Amino acid sequence: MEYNFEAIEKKWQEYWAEHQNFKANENSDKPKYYVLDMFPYPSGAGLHVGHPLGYIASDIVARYKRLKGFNVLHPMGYDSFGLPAEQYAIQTGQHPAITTETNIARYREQLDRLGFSFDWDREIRTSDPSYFKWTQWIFIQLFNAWYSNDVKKARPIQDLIDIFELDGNVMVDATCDEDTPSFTAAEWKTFDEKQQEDILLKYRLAYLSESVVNWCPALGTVLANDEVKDGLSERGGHPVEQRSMMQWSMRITAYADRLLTGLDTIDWSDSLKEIQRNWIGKSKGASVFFNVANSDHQIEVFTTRPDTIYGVSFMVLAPDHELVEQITTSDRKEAVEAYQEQTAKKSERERMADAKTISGEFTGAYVVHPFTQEQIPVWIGDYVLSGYGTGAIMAVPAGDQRDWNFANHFDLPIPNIFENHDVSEGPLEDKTGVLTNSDFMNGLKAKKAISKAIDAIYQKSIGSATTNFKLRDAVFGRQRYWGEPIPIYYENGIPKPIKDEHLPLELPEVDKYLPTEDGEPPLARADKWNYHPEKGIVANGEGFPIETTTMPGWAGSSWYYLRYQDAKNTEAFVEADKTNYWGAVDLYMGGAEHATGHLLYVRFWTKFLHDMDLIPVDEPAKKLINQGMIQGQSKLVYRINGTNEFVTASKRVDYDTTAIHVDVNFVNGDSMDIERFKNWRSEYNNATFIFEDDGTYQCGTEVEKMSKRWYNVVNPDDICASHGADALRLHEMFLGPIELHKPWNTKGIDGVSKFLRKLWRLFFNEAGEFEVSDDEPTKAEYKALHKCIQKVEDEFDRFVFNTSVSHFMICVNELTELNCNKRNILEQLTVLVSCHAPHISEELWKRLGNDKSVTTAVFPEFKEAYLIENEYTYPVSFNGKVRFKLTLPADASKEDVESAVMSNEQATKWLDGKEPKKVIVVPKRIVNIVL
RNA sequence: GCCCGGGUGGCGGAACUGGUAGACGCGCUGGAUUCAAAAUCCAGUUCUUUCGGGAGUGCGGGUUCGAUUCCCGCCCCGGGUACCA
Repeated sequence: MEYNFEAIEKKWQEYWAEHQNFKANENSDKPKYYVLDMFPYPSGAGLHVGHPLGYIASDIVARYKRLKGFNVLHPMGYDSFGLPAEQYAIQTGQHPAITTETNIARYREQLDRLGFSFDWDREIRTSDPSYFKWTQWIFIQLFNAWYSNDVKKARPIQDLIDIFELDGNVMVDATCDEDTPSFTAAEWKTFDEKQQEDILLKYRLAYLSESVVNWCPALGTVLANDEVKDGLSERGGHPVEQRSMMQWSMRITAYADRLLTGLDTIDWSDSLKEIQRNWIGKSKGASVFFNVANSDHQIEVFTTRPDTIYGVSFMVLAPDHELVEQITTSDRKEAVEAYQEQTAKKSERERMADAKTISGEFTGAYVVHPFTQEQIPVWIGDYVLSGYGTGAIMAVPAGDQRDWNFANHFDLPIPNIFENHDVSEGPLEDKTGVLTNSDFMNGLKAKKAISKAIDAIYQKSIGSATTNFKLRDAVFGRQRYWGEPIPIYYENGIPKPIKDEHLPLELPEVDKYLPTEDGEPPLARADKWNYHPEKGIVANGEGFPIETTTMPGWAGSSWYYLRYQDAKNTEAFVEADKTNYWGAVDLYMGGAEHATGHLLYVRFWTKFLHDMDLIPVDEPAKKLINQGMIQGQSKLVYRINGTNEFVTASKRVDYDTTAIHVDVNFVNGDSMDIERFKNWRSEYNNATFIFEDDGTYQCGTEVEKMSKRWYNVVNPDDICASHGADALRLHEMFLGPIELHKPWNTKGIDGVSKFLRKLWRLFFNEAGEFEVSDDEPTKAEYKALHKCIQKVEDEFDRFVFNTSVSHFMICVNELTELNCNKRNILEQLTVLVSCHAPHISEELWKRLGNDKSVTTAVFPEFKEAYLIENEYTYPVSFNGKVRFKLTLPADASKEDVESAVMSNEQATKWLDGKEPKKVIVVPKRIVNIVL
């Protein structure tokens, strides 16, 4: 009987669904193992062969861990709020929920064909009210919390109110807005509710504030920093501008330090940790206040090099710095305002484009240097950003390239502060310079001088050691329809959370999914979008208005891993017992493109929920693997310009041609099916061709992202139909290391198909009947198997999936060679292979007479004894080059080997009467003789 | 610019803590089987060679009996980030 993957795969997929083989439960005395994939956004395009790469790898791990006796949680769901469904709704009027539903059905169908061992009982969808009820609930917990820097934890807002009533906020060390005023307990008590709430808002972890945001006019919404790339929106590539708006934000900056130190406790790739470290951007230094001459104002600067303070020859403020207006002298006013206006008009993109143009304006003001008492001019310049540090710098042109350029351009002095350094050549930016002209720091290098400088600054009460972060608070509101409504209503302008019993706050019906004529978000179109604390949602006119922005795409994904642990709970986002059992994700599989978005936010929410004693873990995922992208191999034909004639790849240099993408499905290897091409589009019906000398038309190849646009999409359904899911799974793993980007290559799949057929044939006799023998396997058969077990087990434990396919192949080839049909051997082999190729394994397993699924089997035990050799062949080298080989008993001692080598004929020849200087014998490895 | 990765046959890629470089697969070449094709099987496949060998893991040095692996200096590719003070 031949291997019929079609029938086998269908049969076992149905069997698994029916028997619920992958259902996880918490009542187990086995150790737990949680394998999670980043859940997909169900787009209308469906899956291509690149998408399942990570799912296949994580499925191998899930299956392996089950065989190893773990209680495995391996769930799947959908990140189903998102822009495409909304855009489609705007165009067609169809509710995004319907589009989403259709797309999910298609995704599920495609996923099911690949034989994944997901526990579908725990499926979640972020757009499902039973799910986002808890996203909203967590938002309210964030709203009702503040961050104490004393205990380095989030705490309930009520604690803060208690402190305010007792002592005011003078003693409170919290992460809060910069403009928070200080007040005493007595003052607090005189504030009315609105004033008190305004202050509390400056402390809440989910807060509303007037802030500068990335506004994308084309998308009609604000974007988070990680959604903006080079001044353009990541999605769609539309221009983004800076705009000041009332916005909901998340105080992620409170967690900056813990997000940084937490990285040391988790097993994520170096590059990913590095990306997060850069994004958080911690820099240590000092903040220093400079008094403005003849005024009460002070300018605070942040510097990482306080040791260079004697090199300060001017100050630069960001053009939109709040002090600019107050310190500018009347004669400079006009020029300064013109400059401010000019920079404000520039979009972020424009500013970055001419980053090399130096511009600025003198304010007319001076500050007094705290050590030298010299008068230092104050400038404004757009190379200083208001969003970083204090928005003001002390310029040290001798020690900083940008300051040097600025000084050079405006002819400002460049005082030297380094020994043996010529400031006319450029600045000395590294920390190797020895200071001079720096009073108490003369003769010191940066490291010692910095701490001395900070001491001196502190002594003078003009500043202190400070740490600065690049990380900004995260914008948490979208002017869009298809997202979680923010569960806040406004009672007389005071934001208050919707009561728990009125959650979920579901999306209202609207007539259109566009913003209103007044530029309000689409939710403002709803007739029934007011809230009454007793009655819940009421019609407009009653109660209080509800917030009309919705949550950003990353809200639902910031805690979904917890929901899988208790997906159906209606009383809590997750039951304590269950999350205590499952804890953190043991293996998280997903793309590296989420490094500064999702993977930061999910760590943030995890730490917050941990602080609130709601979950036991402080980090969401212990181990993270970033699977690479499978790229498409686009195929190109070359049209001779101005004609309808196409020239084959090798001859195109002789003509003036334009490359045109052609559907990869018409191309086998590089040769194109001419007829299918002609029928593809009417314009090609009459195309003529210049062929290769062998009469074929060869296409060119370009590796690029798999996309409809390039006609290079390969659908997994097609591969399942032609080669089977097991072959597809094996092939994707065999393509190379999981982390690497690699181009898809359909041709190579023949190799793994061949392997599957060979494996199948091991179980069948020449007449084609299933036949295995109960005889005791031979030593050689055991050896072939145990070599494979040893390698594969080691690889699985290291999360390496490509070479294990090689080892399966080697094992099957050896057993075929040995004509092995021993039950004992084949049964264990079946279990080994079942992680990669579950369908064929299940079929063979059942044919071997097992009642239960192969997923309940036990991973074979590796026995070294089968691998021990009687003999070992030593390569013998002279001066590092292998000259001959010598076979000796495996248990030969070092001395035995040595004497055998020395008495060998070949060796005598090489030694030629000389005494060797040294003889090196590495047991079971090599012999090296040095002359 | 800075910070992370990485450079191995025609191709994807192996090589554990320094120990016979190129496993395994694709492709290619030759052969067997076949009326023929598919499928299958066998042999070969880093380069070079006067068939003894010689060279070889981006380039140049170093440590070592021995280096793809460790160290120093370059070059190139990929990713991240960027007036971040």
